[in-house]
Amino acid sequence: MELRHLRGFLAVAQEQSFTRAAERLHMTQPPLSQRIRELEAELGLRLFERCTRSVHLTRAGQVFLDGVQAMFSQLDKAVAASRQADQGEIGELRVGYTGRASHHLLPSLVLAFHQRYPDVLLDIQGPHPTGALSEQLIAGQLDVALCFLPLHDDRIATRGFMRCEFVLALPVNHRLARQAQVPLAALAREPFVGYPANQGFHLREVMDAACRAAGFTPRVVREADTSQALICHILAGMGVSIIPRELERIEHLDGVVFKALEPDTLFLEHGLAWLHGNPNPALRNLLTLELGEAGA
Amino acid sequence: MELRHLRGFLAVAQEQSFTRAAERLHMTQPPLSQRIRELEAELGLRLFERCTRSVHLTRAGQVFLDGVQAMFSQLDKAVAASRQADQGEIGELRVGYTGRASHHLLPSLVLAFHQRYPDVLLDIQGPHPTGALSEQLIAGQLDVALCFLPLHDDRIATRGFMRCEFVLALPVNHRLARQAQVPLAALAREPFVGYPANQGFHLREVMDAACRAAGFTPRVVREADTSQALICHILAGMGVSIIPRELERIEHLDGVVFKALEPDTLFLEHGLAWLHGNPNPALRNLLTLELGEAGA
DNA sequence: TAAAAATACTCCATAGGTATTTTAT
DNA sequence: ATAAAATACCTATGGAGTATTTTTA
Repeated sequence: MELRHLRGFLAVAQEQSFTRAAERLHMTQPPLSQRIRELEAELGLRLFERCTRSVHLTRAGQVFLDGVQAMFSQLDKAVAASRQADQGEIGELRVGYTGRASHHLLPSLVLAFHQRYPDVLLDIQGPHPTGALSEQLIAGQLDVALCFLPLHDDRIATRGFMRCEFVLALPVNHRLARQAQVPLAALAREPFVGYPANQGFHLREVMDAACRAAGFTPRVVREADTSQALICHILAGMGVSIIPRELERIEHLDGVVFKALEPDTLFLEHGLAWLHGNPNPALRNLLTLELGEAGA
Repeated sequence: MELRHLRGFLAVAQEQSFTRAAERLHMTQPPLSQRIRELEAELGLRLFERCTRSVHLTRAGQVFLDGVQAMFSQLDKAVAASRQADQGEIGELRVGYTGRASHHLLPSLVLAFHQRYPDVLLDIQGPHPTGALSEQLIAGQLDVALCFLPLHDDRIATRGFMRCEFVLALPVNHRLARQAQVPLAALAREPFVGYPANQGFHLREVMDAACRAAGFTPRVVREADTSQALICHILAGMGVSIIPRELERIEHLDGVVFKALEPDTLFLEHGLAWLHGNPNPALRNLLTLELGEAGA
């Protein structure tokens, strides 16, 4: 059985005539008659009562007609759904993010994407350290991550979105708090607080790298995995730290002062990362959408 | 698009391999690859991600797979349902009957048919006069009638089921009630009660014809369209009548006596009637079933 | 390099067309 | 007598096969 048989059956059933049905199908009558005969032979029953002058469905034909119409509508639905899936209009997008992203990038991205693609399920997971996100990308557990860049893995594509500059954060009563700028080397013997080491926190790696460049290894007396906790530790006088400048705006606390570093070239990009060749059409849509925003 | 494309798609999706899918379809790999390419071209999207070493579905392909499987199951259902309809295992059987049939034939027929064909809806209409039933048969409003025979219409086929003999019914205090047999001619001046005239009641026609044969036209003083009512009229002394002998058993009343007629050859067949060429498979099944019973 | 899909080509089965007959109104 | 479906026959498209190349793990 082929769809051609079923299309022929539909046409004859609806036109109540082989000749008219053949016209509708842009063919001649004899091969259409043959199609129906083949179909009847395969089913082992008569679908039409032929009276030379008129053609009408048998009981079995009526029942078959209902079923065949349902089948074609099911086929149409399958085609339409696969088109939508291909266009990324339906489906799922798994988004991971770092704590930094949750303040600006994540909300605006989610809002814009969901407005344009309301039928794509957004599976948003986080906050996680950048390192964890990049592992999830590579493992295929995430479609896109909002994290620090670069990621140093050529399987991962990225797009920077905002520049994240770093400053020194001191308790307000710290001996260095009066200076306008603090040379990093001056902190060699200071106790530090910082994000956890060896857990994929780019923010920690930046601090360690900056200190190494200044000729010392920071003595980290306390670790914390959120900015809020870290600021509290500084407030409590447990140590100093190197943190994103934007925390100044977000946390705006009187007990902590922010000092530009010397040199002040310390920064990271924050943006989107995804696996090269990830075929999820929803990801492509996200990137296009986001590009449109960036262009505006 | 043809089913061959969809069958090929299913096979490749399930086997995750063109070569194995081709084996399963008893064909070679190149034409199967072509089928899939044609399908993808028609849909305007990729269904499979080919990695030479492995084949797997795209998002659109996964969605399409679900839809296509649903489509095939719908097609299977359509085929199965049309087979059932063809076999008369599903559908409808419209049955009409006369008052006489409701005592024996109708209940046993309905019971036997419904046990064997529980999914055929029995639309039972009646009681109606035999004439009305035969008109409904010819108009295609009924599939089968349980009525008096013969019907004198060569579009109608019949099968006798029971012989219905007629007797004279008199009030117990009637002047002729003492005689063993009553010659019909002796009733020429009697008041009669009977079924309605000109409404298709064979029972009435039998009475009129018998009287005509005896040389008179019965003076019918009261008409009734049920046996019960007729018996009551006789009981009340309104007149005599010619009625089916079996009423003696069914009504068994003391106030009415039943007398054999002279000659006692007055009878009708009662049985099934249906339209020649009625294609309802359920009707064929009823006739086969009933034949089986008669043969037993 | 080996296994699997894609490509190139060939062929024949069959879908569809043309001409005609049959049938029922 | 006529209109519509069935039948008979023919043609050519295209579906499937064989041989080969390409690709990537």
